[in-house]
Amino acid sequence: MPRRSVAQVDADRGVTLRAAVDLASVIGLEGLTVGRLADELEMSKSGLVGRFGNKQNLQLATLELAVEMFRATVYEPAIVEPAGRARLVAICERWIGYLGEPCFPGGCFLTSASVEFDAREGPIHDAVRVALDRWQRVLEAEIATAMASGELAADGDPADVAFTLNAIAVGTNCDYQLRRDPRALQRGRRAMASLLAPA
Amino acid sequence: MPRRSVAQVDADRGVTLRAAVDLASVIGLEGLTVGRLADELEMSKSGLVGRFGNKQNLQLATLELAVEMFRATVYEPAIVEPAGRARLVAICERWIGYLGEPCFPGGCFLTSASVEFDAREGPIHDAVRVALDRWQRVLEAEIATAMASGELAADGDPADVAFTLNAIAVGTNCDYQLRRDPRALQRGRRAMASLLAPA
DNA sequence: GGTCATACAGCACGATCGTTCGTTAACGGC
DNA sequence: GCCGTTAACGAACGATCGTGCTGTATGACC
Repeated sequence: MPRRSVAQVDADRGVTLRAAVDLASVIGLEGLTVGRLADELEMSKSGLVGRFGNKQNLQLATLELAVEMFRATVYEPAIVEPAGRARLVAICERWIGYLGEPCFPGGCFLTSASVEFDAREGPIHDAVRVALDRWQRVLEAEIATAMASGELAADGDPADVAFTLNAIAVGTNCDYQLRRDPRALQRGRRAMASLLAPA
Repeated sequence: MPRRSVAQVDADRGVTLRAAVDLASVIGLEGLTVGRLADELEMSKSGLVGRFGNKQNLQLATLELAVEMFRATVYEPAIVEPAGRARLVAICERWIGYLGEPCFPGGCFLTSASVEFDAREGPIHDAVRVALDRWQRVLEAEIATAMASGELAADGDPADVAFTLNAIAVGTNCDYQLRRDPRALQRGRRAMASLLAPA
């Protein structure tokens, strides 16, 4: 029996969280303040907080949306490719594209949140870790598949390759965000490609 | 005509900035507050700010110290090695060691500051960029020397190798800080080693 | 059409933010 | 020993922080 339909409330929540993601990607998930976001949305602080209970829940929901946006942008379109190297290459293409034109104004949200909360403890740190662990496992599984079918020149532990792949992405994000030089994207793409060179 | 000798004032400043670096490495350079740092140092807010003029100058001085600590830990001890691959290997050894046991409780300060300020503009962003540009040039120069004397299996643009080297370091930092798993350090070390494989 | 549930605004709370002020105390130069 | 300089303090400023509480208005349900 809400004042608005369930669909409308969900839509409002979505708009709210999109604004929260955009804001937090620039000033950080901790720098995100209730007052500023409420201003941005032209609503009152209490009305905004009422949607989530408290600030931490807002932060967690913001993080959740950012994770979903990453998944939908990078991973989702790549699963049409067959598992293994082809899918890996598609993921990396998407990944670099995402880094060059992120869904957020402030660069990869996950990277920012990871660095921001790596030295603190609490629910947000845990949520970041869970999300990144999941992503790491996805990469590992694809790499393992590609290795098993002999598609990769590289051998050894799939976790090693996943680690390096992720490092290249994080490094590319940092470099590109700081210098806004598209050569960072080219270098990231090349580094990923040489890591995934066919057998 | 200060109340204390110049040496004493410098020492105080050093103690202050060490505490600032430690604090900021955990809660971020922007999350660093005058009140909290003053509490940590058991002095008044006004006394603390008086040493630097305002908060931004304190942040800049904190960043400067962190950069100097990185330089002294990673680069300085490596220059006893001859320029080229030997020095590069020494730098990377030091670099991974620094990432595993940073001078700061919150992981690599430069990486944190870079991510924190990459989407904002202002003096701090600029200072971070200057510091990282300088480091990138140091790496490039060493790589170019090593390539010129045929010490590296890799060929191509030294800037590409410097980029990847830095990406591995940043990625290692993120992974290790988030998961506290020493395997991240091993993987980082191996990835750097394969990048710098001898000819 | 009356009743209920609820999303939101408005306001106030205590805390903390960065900054500024006047005062105090300690030091070097005369 | 006096004077000028200066670092540090305590207090206060307005602003903003996150969080409660209350009133109100609106849509859903009977």
